[in-house]
Amino acid sequence: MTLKEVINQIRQIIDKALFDLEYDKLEYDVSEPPKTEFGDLTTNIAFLLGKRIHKKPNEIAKELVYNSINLQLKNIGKDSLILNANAHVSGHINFNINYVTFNTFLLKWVNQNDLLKLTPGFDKKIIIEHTSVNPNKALHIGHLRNVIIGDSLYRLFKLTNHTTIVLNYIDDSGVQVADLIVAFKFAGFSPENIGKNIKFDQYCGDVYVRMNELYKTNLELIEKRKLVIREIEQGNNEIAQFTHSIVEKIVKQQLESSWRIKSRYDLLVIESQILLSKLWEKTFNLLKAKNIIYYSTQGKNINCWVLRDEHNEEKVIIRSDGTATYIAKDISFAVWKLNLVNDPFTYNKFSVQWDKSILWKTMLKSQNTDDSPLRQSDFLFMENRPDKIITVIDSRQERLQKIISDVLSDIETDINNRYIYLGYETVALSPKSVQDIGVELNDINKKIIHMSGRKGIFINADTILNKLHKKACYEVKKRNPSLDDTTIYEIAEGIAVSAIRYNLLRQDMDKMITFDMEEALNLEGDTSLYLQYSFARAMRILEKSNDSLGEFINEKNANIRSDLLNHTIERDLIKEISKFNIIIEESVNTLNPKIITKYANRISTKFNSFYENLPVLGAEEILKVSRLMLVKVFVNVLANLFKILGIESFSRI
RNA sequence: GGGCUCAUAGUUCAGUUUGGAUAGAAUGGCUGCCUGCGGAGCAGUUGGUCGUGGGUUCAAAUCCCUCUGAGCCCA
Repeated sequence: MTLKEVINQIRQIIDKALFDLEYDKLEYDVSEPPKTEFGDLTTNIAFLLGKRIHKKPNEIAKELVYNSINLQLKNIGKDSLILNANAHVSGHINFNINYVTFNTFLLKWVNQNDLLKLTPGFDKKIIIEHTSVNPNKALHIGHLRNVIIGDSLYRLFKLTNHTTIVLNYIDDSGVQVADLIVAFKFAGFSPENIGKNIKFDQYCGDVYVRMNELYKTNLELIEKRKLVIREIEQGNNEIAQFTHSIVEKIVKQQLESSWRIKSRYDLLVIESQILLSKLWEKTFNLLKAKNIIYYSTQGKNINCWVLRDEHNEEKVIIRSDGTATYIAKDISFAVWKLNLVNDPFTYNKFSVQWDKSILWKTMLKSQNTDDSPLRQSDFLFMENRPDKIITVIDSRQERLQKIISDVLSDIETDINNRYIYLGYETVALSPKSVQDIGVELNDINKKIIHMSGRKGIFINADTILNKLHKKACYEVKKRNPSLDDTTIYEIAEGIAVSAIRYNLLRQDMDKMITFDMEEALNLEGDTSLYLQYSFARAMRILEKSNDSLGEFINEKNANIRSDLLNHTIERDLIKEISKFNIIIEESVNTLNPKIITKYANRISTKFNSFYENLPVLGAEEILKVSRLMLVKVFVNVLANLFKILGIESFSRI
């Protein structure tokens, strides 16, 4: 009885009208008109038919309405979801909703806290990979965009009854980690005694910047880097073990930042173990058997294994010295995710996360011969083939991802539908924000400055969160002087985390974000706080309405009259609320959580208008109870949206 | 040189997938509204040749082509 069902009914009526008047079937649109005066829903059928049979649209509209649609509506009677239809002179056919019937969906939703249970039929296995930050530095604001997109998709799929597994790829054998290890082992930097006021991952990020300065003057260190990379790839030596301990320490701190913004994972995939696991050899054989790669016997890539990209250019997979390139590593990883080869890993517990779930990490089978109770049986990564694998990475990786999915589709045909690269544009900094972090600008006229871990141009995730937190603390205390410090602290943290999540999620993924600190600290207008504030207002009404409300509001209560909610403002709010399942489905189908932020803002705006203009507690008894029901449904819907967006709800804020 | 993305109000952005009615928000500026269910709010006002030029169409911010500007990837 939601808007979706109204649309379905309109489609049935139009289909029947086409049949009655002996027109062929065709695809048409049923959507909301731009102005409320045109009605609740509209269709473009007359234009499309007009084009096909060369007749004026408004004549066709009239014909459809007068010769079929009106007759059908009359037959359906007063229980119809549609009140009337009319042919506009423009050619649009507009429909009005019968709100007396329509509003009764509120009675069903009022006691349904988990509305997402009403979106069944999605029972698929989804793997989502996100974060995957080099473990040599702290998370910065650009990484957060990745984490938040990935985590919101996880929440969306999880809450709509999918089986989900979230991966975080730890590149512990790349150049960036090697740089850090060179710094500690050969350039005199110490991993100990770093001082109390700095997190270890942030400290390492600084060391990395200084290390890159040193390379410019000390060429010997570059040789050391080659040595370190070799040692890490071979494993089982002092440098590899040292690297392992440093990486683990940094990953734990990166995870703390992720957890702070209420993100979580199921499995850490460790790159060095992919290398040691022989997974690449299996993949290599698979590629050879399918003739996807070949051995180059001439030209600049002589003695290399190569493949051809979409421009028929050679890409080196195995160098002439026998080492694998990063493309090889990525293909192996993809092949493993797709379950195309036997799983070489077992899984150990890494830690328990804020939501009490276990975070696992890959282990080589040979490393895990003991009878530890943490063995693989608890984590069944490979039990079923995934229906979708979503990799969240920034758009600079697009070309590489294209090559990988081309290779994959050469292995199996339908893979492009299952292996999805979800690209997003990067986060850059405004010149002012760069000046604030104390970096000299070479070009004053640049409007944006790209972040660079190497050059030290970045704003750490925790820095922005701490600033937001501090501001929120002050404001909450000002408004709620009676609250104790612990509660204020928690609310402020909830405001800060939600603000950053909402801020990074609301913009289109293929648009670059220019991060500005001042703008990010703004908590007015289209922000998460607006939603949280609306939620708190609604909660206060429910609290004040008295305790018997729970039994007061139920479907059989004759004192509730949803048809009394007939003010324009109420209808507007109700109609918006009723789009809930349409929005969720669209978001799932398009892998686009942004839609949910827009929707949350729209229903909150409509609720606030309702709140300011129509009294609830001050209304006469029957109307009061009916409006209370509407408030309760609004709270239910918004709470569900919060769960997907990772926004915290408070009844006081 | 080859490829990809973006360009809408002073500013930050929706709307482009699937063409449809007077192009929407937020923010800034200006003006109202707290003895009332929380003013982090509500109501109003100001502000746009939808980057340029062409094409398709009854109809283009939306589809196609050209050019310009910003950014990215590859060589």
